[in-house]
Amino acid sequence: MTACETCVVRNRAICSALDNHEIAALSAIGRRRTVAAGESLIWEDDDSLLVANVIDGVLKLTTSTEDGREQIVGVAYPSDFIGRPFSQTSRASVVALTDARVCVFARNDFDRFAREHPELEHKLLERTLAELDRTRAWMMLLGRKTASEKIATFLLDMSDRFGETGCAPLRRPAKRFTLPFSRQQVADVLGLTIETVSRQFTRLKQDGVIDLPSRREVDVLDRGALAALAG
Amino acid sequence: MTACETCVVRNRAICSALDNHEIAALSAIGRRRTVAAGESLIWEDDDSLLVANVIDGVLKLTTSTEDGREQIVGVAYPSDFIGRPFSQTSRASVVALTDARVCVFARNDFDRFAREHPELEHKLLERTLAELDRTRAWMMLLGRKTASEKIATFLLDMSDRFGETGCAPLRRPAKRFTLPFSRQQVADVLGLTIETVSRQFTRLKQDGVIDLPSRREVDVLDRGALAALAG
DNA sequence: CGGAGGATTGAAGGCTATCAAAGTCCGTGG
DNA sequence: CCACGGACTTTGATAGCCTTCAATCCTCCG
Repeated sequence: MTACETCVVRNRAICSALDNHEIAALSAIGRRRTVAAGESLIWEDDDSLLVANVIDGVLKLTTSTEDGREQIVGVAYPSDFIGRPFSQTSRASVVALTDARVCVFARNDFDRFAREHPELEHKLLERTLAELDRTRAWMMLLGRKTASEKIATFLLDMSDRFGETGCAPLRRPAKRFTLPFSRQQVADVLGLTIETVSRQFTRLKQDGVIDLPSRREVDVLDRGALAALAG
Repeated sequence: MTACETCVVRNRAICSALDNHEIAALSAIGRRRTVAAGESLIWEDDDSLLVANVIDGVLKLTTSTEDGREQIVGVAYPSDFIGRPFSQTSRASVVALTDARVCVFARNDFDRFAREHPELEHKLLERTLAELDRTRAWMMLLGRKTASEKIATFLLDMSDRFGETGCAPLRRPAKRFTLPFSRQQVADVLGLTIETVSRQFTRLKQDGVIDLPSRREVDVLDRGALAALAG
């Protein structure tokens, strides 16, 4: 019996393209591992050796300049696929934001397996296209939105992300949620400084749009106001 | 005989995954058309009805806010694939920057054909992954670079893009090239205003890093300086 | 030659970054 | 239980980069 049979993301990750026989074969070339919060799984510009499915936890994808400026270019949640298949190098680092569990594969093995299983490649294609859509929407935010618009858009995005309690069509935005990000990481997502993020948060709190029960928790009091601010 | 047999991008576009028999079948569901400079091919948030291969010309992919701010989120050159397969809606507009020729397909037809031809889907996957890499690198630029770093990075990118005279491994950056963008469009690519773009261009010219023979032409005089400025 | 759109240049202001300091939270150890 | 230390966050003051607003200039065509 493989670990896949009881895997919580079995039906949401790209694995859902495979039947039980195929998934046993995939399972044979992968293994589970844990990644502690703060630990790196993939390094920017290094050889692309690993790809993985996220089982549990949240990870950030980042790129950095030589002088240490960082931009978070993506965030991976359970059932997301990470790593760069079909390429010698990865152009983003992957670091766990929380303790995480992932299902890792040697890239070479995965590439070979994927090419032999078109349904898997199709799922991967759909995921990659959707990620590209999200990324492009984020480019608009980074290039053209003000700090307050960025924060509002970010909070709505988080609210939607963590509201996925039921099935997709019944998905409701979360009124209250816990950020997997520190203030600095929020800044790195939005292309701002930590001070600007902090100031925007306190302003929204003062205006009664949100409440901040603790450093990582956000309570959306006035979703309409957020939507209006999001630009 | 199909138009594909003499197509200049036959061996570079995703069509290269198909043999002559298959390409005849693909050709049967597509047709060629021209797009005049400034003309739209796909509208943001509209039904995703079309996908296409670019045969000739340059097109921009853009997203806009309600109040009219625009961000160019991608640029399509000959052999590139445009449009959003496997989705009801497209989240970016596609507008021709120059007169262009494209090979268009009804999205439904293309989707069906792609699912029946795994090699085609594989090519599309590789392209989409590469585009995602480029897009993420651009997020770093939008979020964390200064105006002069943005301009320098942009010019290097253009220089590399238009230096593709020979085969891939022998590709050399172009010393001189013609921009397919107006100053406003450069601004929309970089998340700046037209005035800032203009000022940065003249500064680089004054510093002897580039020359500007005409509005659309750039001559790179000191590539090392550009690279140093690019951050 | 004249007009129109695009580009450049100038002046001023605002938004966000930077620098600096105080405050808060939380785990550790006394 | 409380004191302490360190990391993270908030707040304040200032500076500067880029935008905004405005005017002029260029260049291409009719």
